[in-house]
Amino acid sequence: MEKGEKEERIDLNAVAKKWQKEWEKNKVFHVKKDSKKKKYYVLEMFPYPSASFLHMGHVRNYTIGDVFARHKRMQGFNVLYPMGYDSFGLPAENAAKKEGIHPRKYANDSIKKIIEYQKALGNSYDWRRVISTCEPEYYKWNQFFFTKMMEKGLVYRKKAPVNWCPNCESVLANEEAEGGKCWRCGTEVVKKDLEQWFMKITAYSDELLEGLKNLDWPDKIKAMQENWIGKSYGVEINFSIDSEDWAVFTTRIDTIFGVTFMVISAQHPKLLSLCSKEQRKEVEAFAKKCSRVASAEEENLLEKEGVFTGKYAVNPLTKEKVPVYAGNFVVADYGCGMVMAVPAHDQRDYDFAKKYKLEIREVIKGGNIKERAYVDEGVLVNSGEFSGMNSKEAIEKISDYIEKKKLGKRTVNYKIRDWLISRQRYWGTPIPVIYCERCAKKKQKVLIIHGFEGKSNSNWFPWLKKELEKQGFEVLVPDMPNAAHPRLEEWMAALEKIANDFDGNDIIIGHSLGGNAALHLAERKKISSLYLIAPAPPVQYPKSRWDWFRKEWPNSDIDALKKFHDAEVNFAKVEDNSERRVLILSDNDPYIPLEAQKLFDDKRWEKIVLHERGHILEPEFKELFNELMKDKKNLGIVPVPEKDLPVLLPENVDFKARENPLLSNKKFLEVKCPRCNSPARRETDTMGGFVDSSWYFLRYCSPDEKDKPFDKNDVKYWMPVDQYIGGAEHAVMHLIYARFFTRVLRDLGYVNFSEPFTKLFNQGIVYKDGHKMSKSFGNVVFQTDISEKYGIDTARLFLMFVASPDKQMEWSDEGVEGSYRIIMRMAALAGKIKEKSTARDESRINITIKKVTEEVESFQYPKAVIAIIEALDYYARGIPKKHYEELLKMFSIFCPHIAEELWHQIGNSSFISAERWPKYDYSKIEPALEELSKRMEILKDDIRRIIHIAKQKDEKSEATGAKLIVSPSWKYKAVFLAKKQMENTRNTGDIIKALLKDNEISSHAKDVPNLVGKLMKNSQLIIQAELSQEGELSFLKDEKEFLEDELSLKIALERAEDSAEGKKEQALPGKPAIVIKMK
RNA sequence: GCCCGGAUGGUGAAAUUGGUAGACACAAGGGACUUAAAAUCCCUCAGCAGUAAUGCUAUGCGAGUUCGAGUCUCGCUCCGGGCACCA
Repeated sequence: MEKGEKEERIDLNAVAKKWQKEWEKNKVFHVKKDSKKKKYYVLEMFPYPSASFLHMGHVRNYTIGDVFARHKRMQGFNVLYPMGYDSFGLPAENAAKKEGIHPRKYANDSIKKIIEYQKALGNSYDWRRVISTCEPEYYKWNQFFFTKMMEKGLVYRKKAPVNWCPNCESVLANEEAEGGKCWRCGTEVVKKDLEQWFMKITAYSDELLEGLKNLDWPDKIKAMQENWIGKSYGVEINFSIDSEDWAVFTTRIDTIFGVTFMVISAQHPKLLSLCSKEQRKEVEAFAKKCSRVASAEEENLLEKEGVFTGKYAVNPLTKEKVPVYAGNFVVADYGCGMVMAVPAHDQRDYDFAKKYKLEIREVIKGGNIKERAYVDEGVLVNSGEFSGMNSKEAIEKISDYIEKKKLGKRTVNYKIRDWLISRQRYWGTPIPVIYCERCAKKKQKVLIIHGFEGKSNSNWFPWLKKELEKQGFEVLVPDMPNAAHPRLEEWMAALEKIANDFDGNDIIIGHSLGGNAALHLAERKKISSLYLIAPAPPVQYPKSRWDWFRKEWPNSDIDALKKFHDAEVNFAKVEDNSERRVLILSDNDPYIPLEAQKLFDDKRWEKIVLHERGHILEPEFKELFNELMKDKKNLGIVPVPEKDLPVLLPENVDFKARENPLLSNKKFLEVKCPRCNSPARRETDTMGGFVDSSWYFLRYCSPDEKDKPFDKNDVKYWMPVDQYIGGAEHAVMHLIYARFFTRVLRDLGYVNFSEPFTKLFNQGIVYKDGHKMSKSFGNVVFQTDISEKYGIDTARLFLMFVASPDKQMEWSDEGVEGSYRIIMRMAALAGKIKEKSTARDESRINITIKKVTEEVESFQYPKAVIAIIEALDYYARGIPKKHYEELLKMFSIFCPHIAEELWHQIGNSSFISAERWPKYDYSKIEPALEELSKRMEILKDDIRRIIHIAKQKDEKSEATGAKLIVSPSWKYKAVFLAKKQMENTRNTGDIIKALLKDNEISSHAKDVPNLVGKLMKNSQLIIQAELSQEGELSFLKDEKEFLEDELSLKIALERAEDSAEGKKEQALPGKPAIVIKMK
């Protein structure tokens, strides 16, 4: 058997190995930046290399991406498709503990194995770009970004109640404590009060929320992020307790007349200062009891409880006094940590009120408050002047009233908390910080330089000095020499002396001409922040302006001022020396025009324009004070200077200890303070793995960069990721962190976009025996199990074909056979190449290209494969070479190895993987031919059925021939017209009338009602495309031979008009009448 | 409790704007080829009744809108995912 021989010759495994080698040798998938080509960045979430094998779940994930990448590459895009490893993290460390293997060895061995398996998948990665996050070349930049963020105040250390996983012996981020359990090991999480490092993701809450709107992401993920950010609009309103204002936040200000008590969180920091002497003991005991509640689970099961604080609060609208309770169900760090309780309209308050027998007062109509709280909106009652309004209106009106009376203000609150990044583990990026006790005692210095003819005790200087000293700063406000006849050298000499011991933590403020002096000082000194308040810009003024100054100040030494002022400033140097630069101007300053700000680079200077503050000479200057508070630092926390990065993770540590292994390495621990050189201690916390994965997609753009995290131009070309592919489990972790990190890098000037991932695709999970395929459940089917038997192409095809990539799928071993058959059919087709192509062939290939292209583009892979299978069916009798090549190209994205093999087998020497994706020609698609092709199946069925019936009458008889009588010409017209009519009406009479208007049809008037009746009853008979008798006849002529062959029957064709058979009346367009000859 | 998805043959699943429900496969059964097996090819395959043509019933349940509903509306049931005392 010819076919059989050929099939046996194809060893899919050998084919796969052969082409993987060839691709590598010929660098088929290497990409580089090419500004002439349009880029496309396809990325799969990089794996955590803990498992040293791949199962079908993995294979599916990677194949989904590879199919897409191959498609885009063949479409002519310059495709970046990289792979890397998220190699820091606990499993490696745990393996070290259990098996005594060093985490580095464990990680690297795993990576090696995974790469081997991944390469066997035949994915089109550019393998030169592999990154691994546990390498110093990578994590150095985590540390670098960390210190940059510290400078910006985006990283901070704080003592807070945090989630602690006793099994991992480390803290977890909020996002990682899933349902009160550790996301990695499932252990019940415990609350602990610890000093930890946070990244200020809350500074971007609103932007992260707004950004979602423009993302082409699954709605589900967007909704999850939205919920996680949890923005709610409401009112913050002050209740007076002992004539002190206590704010509460509410989204239901319309229920304020129903407040019957207040509840303050048992964890509220000011709880004890609130409660009365008599109740203090009880409250204290209650707070203690609440803090003992360790696990999240317990907390959820807990009943609402509270104790009276002994105090009463005054409702600002009703002036009514209500009792204040301490409660266990109020979250301390959301809103104000205290709530106004409206038991009638909030279920939690209701439960509490029932338990402590507090009043439940209905203020919204519509519910039955005897049974339960009515939480929906409705019409207000018992609400003074607001009674009768509906909730929406009342919320607006009451809010207006409150703001007008200054009782509170509209506010927005978020659920999202800052991102806890520190972990008390070894295997992560060391946090580049050193604790110095000596530096901790030092004070941060602030130097204030007054202006022309100024004095140290004028303006806001004394006020600011006092305020800053309260905050622990050391403030210097010198009187400058000869302030009325300033000479730059003289001022600078004095200032240099004063600022002699300034370092990178100190702050310089210059007002007016003092701003110029501040600039000159900042040219020479490294400082933290530089403030210029209404400064004279160092620019050459025209003579007229100086003349004006002379006129304005007839008794002043304008010449000295001019000389001082005109001295040139090296801005680059200033900007280099300072971490932060702030310019504050007033929009009606008589001396300093607003245009002055144009001199300062927008990106490098923060600019604040005040309204009508003149030359800013007032005695108090709150805006400046507030800005300065952002610069407040704990000087005992010393960031490792850039030149000392990376802080290398020491190899030699003791993994046996229960605490962080890093504590066991004294050399790592004991260091000199980089600032004062005295003995200091190194931070032993490391960064959680999500820091690594927050920017890895940028590193792929220039993976070998030594002196920077990445090359800006490379990133500009490749980013953002056009198509990101990964599991939905990272919806509120990785995906939100990466979006945050990208924004931070944008604000630090490293990238010029905000969203890292334009499109996101979530693949479904692979199940087997009703469970997610996983090692722990023991239901894994390994990549090798399938590839050894059928070759990897078969596994790929099956995974892409059997279920939509976004849906979960059930693995079935049997199903694989079917995919293998498809590959074999594609291979067999290579032996059926014919010379000429017919119109029908053309129509078929074009419709196939159209379908496959569209379906692949929208990740409807099964439908794309089906289109290919349909083409295989169609071309079973022979395929023109060009069509075979095009079909093979489309097939190649699913089964690249065998496609490559067949491509060469039919005489090509290029790589099909690098070929161009076929384009379809819409004009060659003939709906009539496609319609008739579809109907051929029905025709065959009909013939078989009629023979079957005939045999029933006489069992010994045999069918010898069939006559197909093609429908009379007029019926084609009639059916088509009827179809058009039916789009508008379903009234049989109207359709018949419309048809009879046609001359040709009306000459068969008596047959028309019957025909229309048939069509109405059986819509299968309606032809979608416009057919003609000639068309159908010639189609059947083409088909005749095959039909005869298939049915073992002689076939004759005739027109109804020429036929003598009575059956001819049954013929319809696309459905010839059938007459069978029996013997 | 709240927010998202789902529910279609023995199985995985398809069904543009409402217009032939079950495409394409898997499994099962029958047949051809073969000494035999494998492979391949062909046929049958939602259910019920019937030799058949055909008829009736069918897209979780119950209503509704429509000439026409898997698709739209309302009310339920069950399953999956997420959040969880966020005022």
